[in-house]
Amino acid sequence: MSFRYALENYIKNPSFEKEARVYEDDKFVVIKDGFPKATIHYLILPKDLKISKQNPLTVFKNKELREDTSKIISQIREKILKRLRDEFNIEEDEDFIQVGVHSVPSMNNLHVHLVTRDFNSERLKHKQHYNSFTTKFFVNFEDLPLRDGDERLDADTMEKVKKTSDQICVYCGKNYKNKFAELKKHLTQEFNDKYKNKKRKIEVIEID
Amino acid sequence: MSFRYALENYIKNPSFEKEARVYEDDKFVVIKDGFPKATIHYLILPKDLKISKQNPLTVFKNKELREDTSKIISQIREKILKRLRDEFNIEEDEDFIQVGVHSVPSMNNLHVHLVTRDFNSERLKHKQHYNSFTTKFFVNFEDLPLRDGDERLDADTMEKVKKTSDQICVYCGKNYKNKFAELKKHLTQEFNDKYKNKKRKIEVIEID
DNA sequence: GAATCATAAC
DNA sequence: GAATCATAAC
Repeated sequence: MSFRYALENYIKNPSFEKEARVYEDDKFVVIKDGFPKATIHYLILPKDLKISKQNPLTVFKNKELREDTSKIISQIREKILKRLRDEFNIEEDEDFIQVGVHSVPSMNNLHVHLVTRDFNSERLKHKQHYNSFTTKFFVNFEDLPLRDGDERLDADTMEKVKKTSDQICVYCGKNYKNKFAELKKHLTQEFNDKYKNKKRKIEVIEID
Repeated sequence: MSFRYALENYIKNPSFEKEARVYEDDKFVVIKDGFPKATIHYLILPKDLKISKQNPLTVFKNKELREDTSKIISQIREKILKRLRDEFNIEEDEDFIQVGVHSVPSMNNLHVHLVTRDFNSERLKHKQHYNSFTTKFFVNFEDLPLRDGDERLDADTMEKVKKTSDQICVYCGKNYKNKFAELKKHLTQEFNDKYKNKKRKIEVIEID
C-alpha cells in the first residue's frame, strides 16, 4: 500500500493510533495531523470508504455529508478554542481556525484540515508547506463543492500556485518572496510577540 | 569578497556586530557563532591577519599562539560554564565543552570552535552539521598541530568522513545511520530528559 | 557557511 | 506526505 493511503488506517482500524484521535463517532474520526503545521492542526476523516476515496473538491455536493461535516467542524472548532486557551494560553476566536482542503491532496483519503492560523511549528519546513495553507491552493470549506470550471479544479495550475507563489506573512502581510528561512524566523517572532512575550515565566527547580 | 571571508569583518572592524562579541583583547576576539549548533557555540578568532589566514591544522606549531589560545580557551570555558548555570540552569563540567577546529573549514579565517556537547539547536539541520562535530572531521585543540602524515590533513578523506559517517548519538551511543530526522528527534528527547524535564515550570500571565 | 530547488525511493 | 541527497548561486 502506498503512503497515499496512510490515513485509511484510522478509518479501518478502530484501535490504530488511539492517542492521535481527538473525536470519534459513527461517521467521522478527527485526528491530530502527524506533522502539524501550526500550534493545532487536526484532520476530519469521514469513515465511509465510498466517500473517503472521492475528490474533496466535488464530494461535498452530497448535502448530507456537507451538513454532517459542518456540524463536526463547529464542534471541533470549540474543542480547539478551548485547547488554545487551556493548553497554550491563547485567546482567539473562530476566525483563527482555518478549515478546508488542499486542492491537490497528497493523501488519498478525504480529509478536511482544521489548522490554527499561527503557522508556528517546527514541522513547517519549506515553501510548499506554507503555501499549501496560505494560497488558493487551500480551498476553504465554505467554497465546497467547487462549481464546474473553477480554476481550482485544475491540479497542474494549483501545483504551480503552491510551488511558485510568493510567501506572504499571514500576520503582517509582508512579502517574503522565496525567502523561506527569513519568513520562518519572522513567523516565530510574530508568534512570540503576539502570545509568548505577554507572559512572564517563573522556573522552579524540582527537588528530587 | 566571498562568504569564506565573512569572519574577517570581526577582526578588521571593531564596531562590527558588537552584540555577537563575548570577549575581546588585543590578540583575540570571541564571538557567538551566527548559526549555533548547540546551546552555546562560540568561535575564537585570533586577530593577527597573518595568523588568521593560515591552516588551522598546522598553524599551532607557533608556540606563542598555541599558549595564548590555550589561556583564552580556559577563560572562555569558565564563561560558558557560568552562562550554562545562570541562563540555562545546566550544571556541567569542562568536559561538556568541546574545543577544536574543523579539518576542512568553510570559513577561511582561523577560528576555534567552543561548543557544548548537547547539540540541541534548531540550527543543526542535517547530517553534515552533526558529523562535522562528532566525527574525526572535528580535530580537538589538544591534537593541534597535526604531525606530518596525519590522515586528517587530507581534505578529501575528511570531507568523505563528514558526508558518509553514520550518525551516532553523543548521549547514548545509538547509531542513527543516515536517519537525520530520527536522530534530531532523539537529541531533543535526550536533552529534555537530561535538563528540561527536571524542572517544573509555572507560567504567570502578566497583567498589562 | 546558508538556502533554494529538484529528484529518488518509500 | 516525509526524508535523503545533490546542485547552483551567494
